[in-house]
Amino acid sequence: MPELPEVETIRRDLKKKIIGKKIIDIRVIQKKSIKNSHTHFIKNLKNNSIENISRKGKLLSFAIKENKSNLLIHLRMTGQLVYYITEKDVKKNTRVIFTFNDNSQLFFNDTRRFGYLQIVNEKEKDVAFAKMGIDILDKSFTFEKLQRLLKNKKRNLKSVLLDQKVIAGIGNIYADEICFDAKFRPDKNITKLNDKEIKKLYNSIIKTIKLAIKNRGTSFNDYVDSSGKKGNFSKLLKVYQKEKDHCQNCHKKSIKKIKVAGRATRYCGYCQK
DNA sequence: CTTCTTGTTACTGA
DNA sequence: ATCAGTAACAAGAA
Repeated sequence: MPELPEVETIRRDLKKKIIGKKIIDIRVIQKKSIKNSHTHFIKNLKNNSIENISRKGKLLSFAIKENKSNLLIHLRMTGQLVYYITEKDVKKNTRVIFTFNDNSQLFFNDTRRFGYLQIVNEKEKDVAFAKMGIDILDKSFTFEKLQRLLKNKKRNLKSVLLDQKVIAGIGNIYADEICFDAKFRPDKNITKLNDKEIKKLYNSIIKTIKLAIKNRGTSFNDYVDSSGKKGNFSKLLKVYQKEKDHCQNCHKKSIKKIKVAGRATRYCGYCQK
């Protein structure tokens, strides 16, 4: 599932590949994947070029140079953005294809069709970004900021980590990995966290997300980068999908699987308090 | 066949 | 106002 590290990997790679290129053709294979009318979508993109790619949380925004509009892309669960130097055939899960002036192509693939593409103006893009809480890679995401965000909240840790309106970018995989690294139970009530523990949580969030980016994300089912390659963080997972394994930290207990915040959740009952 | 998987939103009830 | 829980969406794997 694409979370912050996966979306950031795609953003960084795609910037090197498509910035400045002119979109000469757009093929919408699955209408449902586009949030605009077909005409509006094509009109804003055809014969225009991509000036920049930005991201907040799991949402990508491609800035269109000529008309200052933005193409928002959310991959949700199974979305992929795969770039090819030469023209390729449509695959079963291909929903949209962009062709550039050098005949290279960008495929938006999405098996389960939850992801979307949407043309918005600058103001609408700002609103979409503002709706989300702070991005983990934002300079102003400091320990003090996290302290303020957790203040007066009476919720369990995992539901806060997953809440995009509080912190943007964490999904089910990294929520469990962060809790394991910080040695907190995912269902721990955050009102019980003191300053020292919030600092520990902060360090685990930064450490886990940065290490995952360095390893180009996690591929469990569908995620691939813009070259179609899998991420290497899958090998470094300690709890996600490890419920049959022994804990890599204590080597005493096996990883438990429970449900927290409506999601499958894995943790070590011995290490995490 | 059923159950499980997950990002996000909508809704209900406490 | 807050928070927990559930359904919905969709398609495939087990």
